[in-house]
Amino acid sequence: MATTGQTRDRSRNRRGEGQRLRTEILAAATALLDASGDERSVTLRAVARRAGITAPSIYPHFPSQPAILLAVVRQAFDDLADQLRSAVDAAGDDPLLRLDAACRAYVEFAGSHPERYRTMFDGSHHPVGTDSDDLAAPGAEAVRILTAALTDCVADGRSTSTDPSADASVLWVGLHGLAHQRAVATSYPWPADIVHRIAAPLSRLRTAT
Amino acid sequence: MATTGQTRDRSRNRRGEGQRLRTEILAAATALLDASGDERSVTLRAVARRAGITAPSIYPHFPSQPAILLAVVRQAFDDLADQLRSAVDAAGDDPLLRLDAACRAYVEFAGSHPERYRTMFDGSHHPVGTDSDDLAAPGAEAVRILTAALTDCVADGRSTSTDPSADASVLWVGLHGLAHQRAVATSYPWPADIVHRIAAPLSRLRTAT
DNA sequence: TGTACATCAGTGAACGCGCGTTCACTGATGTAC
DNA sequence: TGTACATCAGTGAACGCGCGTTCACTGATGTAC
Repeated sequence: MATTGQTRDRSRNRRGEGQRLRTEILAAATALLDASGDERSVTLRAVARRAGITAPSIYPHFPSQPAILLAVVRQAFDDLADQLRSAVDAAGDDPLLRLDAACRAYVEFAGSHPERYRTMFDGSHHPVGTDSDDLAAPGAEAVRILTAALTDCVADGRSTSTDPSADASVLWVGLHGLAHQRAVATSYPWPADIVHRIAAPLSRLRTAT
Repeated sequence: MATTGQTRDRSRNRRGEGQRLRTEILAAATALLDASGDERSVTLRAVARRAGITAPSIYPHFPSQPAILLAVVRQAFDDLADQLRSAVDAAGDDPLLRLDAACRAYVEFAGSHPERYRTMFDGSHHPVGTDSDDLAAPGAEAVRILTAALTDCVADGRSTSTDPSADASVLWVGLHGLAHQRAVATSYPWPADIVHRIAAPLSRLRTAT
């Protein structure tokens, strides 16, 4: 598989459907990032080659090269939040299981998309946003989900936390440490219960070991 | 301050002292990384400009451009280990204080040299080593220091850990999460006792809150 | 139904740039005699 | 002590490359009449 190769012969979109190309460009950029393992190879020209178009065709959809990577990162943050929500919802009613599911899903996201995770959190792609909503970190949604799950554990008497909001941030720090290291060194032989080993003490679970 | 500017007029080294230039190149590369906040600006030509030499003069000292960054990272790992050892030694005899000093020093290293820390752990600069010593992660020395400090805490009855070696790895994961996030978002308003909040539960301290 | 035309998706050639690396060289300095 | 010479630190010009971005364009397709 040539990493720079053109994926397929496209036929041009029909009139009015030009916006489809934006999606294809984003998919090409994401695929390139995942495949190359290096943000530097996501050049405007490489993305165009991957998407099967010429370089200037990108400009109606993205104002510049960094804007492409920024859009990839934004979408990855949305995907991460979606996966956390799905995992929590699928875990049933037990607050402990819901929290555990969120933690596992977080780390698994990084394991499944290591290059994306690295790029999300490498600090070069924070939205340059003009409004104050951007004061919140881009990963804030994940922390919000963890906070909700931990709060439920406290209400259920499963966690001794007296400040679930602060403790959820601390829990996130621990998960991020593991997730990032997993994204960087994908073959490191962690013990099977590593997520629990980190999450249990940081969540102040009564059952913790 | 122009980030690309030449630092000073050098006078050439005397015969037999050509090796000094290697140190200057390394210092220039490190300064460039710290100042630019972006590994990408540490180009061979930029390093040469910063060091006040011409680009080809680098080749007697480094075989290629990536080799420069690799050397920067190696040195940074050595510096990190040195700072941890100094902090532990300066903390006195109380095992708890020694462990606390190691944890704080770790996070402070990342706070003081955020770009270096990011680059050390971004996964692109792992030594390509040919011998099996490199099976150990480059940050292994830091984990070793934490393990020793935690083991002493256990011996002193301050930690309930039954597997200090495994728990030190988990502790490192937590510290790394915080350190990395600090390196990425240097202005995030963490609470003052954030290191303790992470380190205490992961170290299984008896006095933990 | 037929046709002229505006619109739209995308092309192809070109630009200037900084990069990593190569090569042949220069000129100061220490050393052998 | 003087001088020829080897060695060494570093230079300067040049190369080919891929990059981001610009510009004028083409040709298919839908729409107005």
